[in-house]
Amino acid sequence: MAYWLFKTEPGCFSFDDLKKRPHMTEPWDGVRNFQARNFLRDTIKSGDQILFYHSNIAEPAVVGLAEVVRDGYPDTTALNPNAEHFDPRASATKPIWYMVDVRYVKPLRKIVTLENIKHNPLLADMPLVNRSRLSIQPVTATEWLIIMTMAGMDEKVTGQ
DNA sequence: GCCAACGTTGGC
DNA sequence: GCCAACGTTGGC
Repeated sequence: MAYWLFKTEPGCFSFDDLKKRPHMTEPWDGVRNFQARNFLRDTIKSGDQILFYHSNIAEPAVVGLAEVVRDGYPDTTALNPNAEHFDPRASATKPIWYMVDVRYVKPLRKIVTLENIKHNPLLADMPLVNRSRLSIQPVTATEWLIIMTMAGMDEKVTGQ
C-alpha cells in the first residue's frame, strides 16, 4: 500500500464534488502529463491512500483523504473528440493516457496548507515543494504521518 | 492576471 | 537527438 498526493483545481473538481458521491467511484481522468501517466498506469494500485490537494486557489492546501479503488486503466476521454482532454494521437489499441478510480474517505480535521508544508523542513523533499507542477505525486510513509499529525488526525494510518 | 518554472513539440 | 519556441501550471 502506497501514499499519493493528487492535485485538482476545485473549480474543476473539488473534494466536495467527490463527497457528493461517497458510494460511487470517480474516475480520475484527464491527466495529460507523462510522468503522472506512468504513475497512474504502472504504480498506483487499489487500496493506495490519497492526499486530496486543491491547487490554483488563494490558499492551496491538502483538504481531505481519498482512496484508490481501481488500478490504472485506459482514459477513454482521450478518444472522445467532444471531451475536453481529447487527444487525437490516442486510440483504443494505443490509449496513451490512463486513469484510476478513487473514492471519498474523509476530510482532514484541519486543512494543511502549502504554506504549512513549506514551513516544515521535514517536508522539504516533497515534489509539492520543489516540483510543484507534477499533478500526481508519491508521498512517503513518513511524510504521510507528519501531514496526518499537522491535520489533527488521530488515526495516523487511515483506510476506514 | 502576472509570470516563473518547466514539460512538450518540432525544426534542423 | 539537440534545443529553441511554445504552452501550461500554479503560486503569488
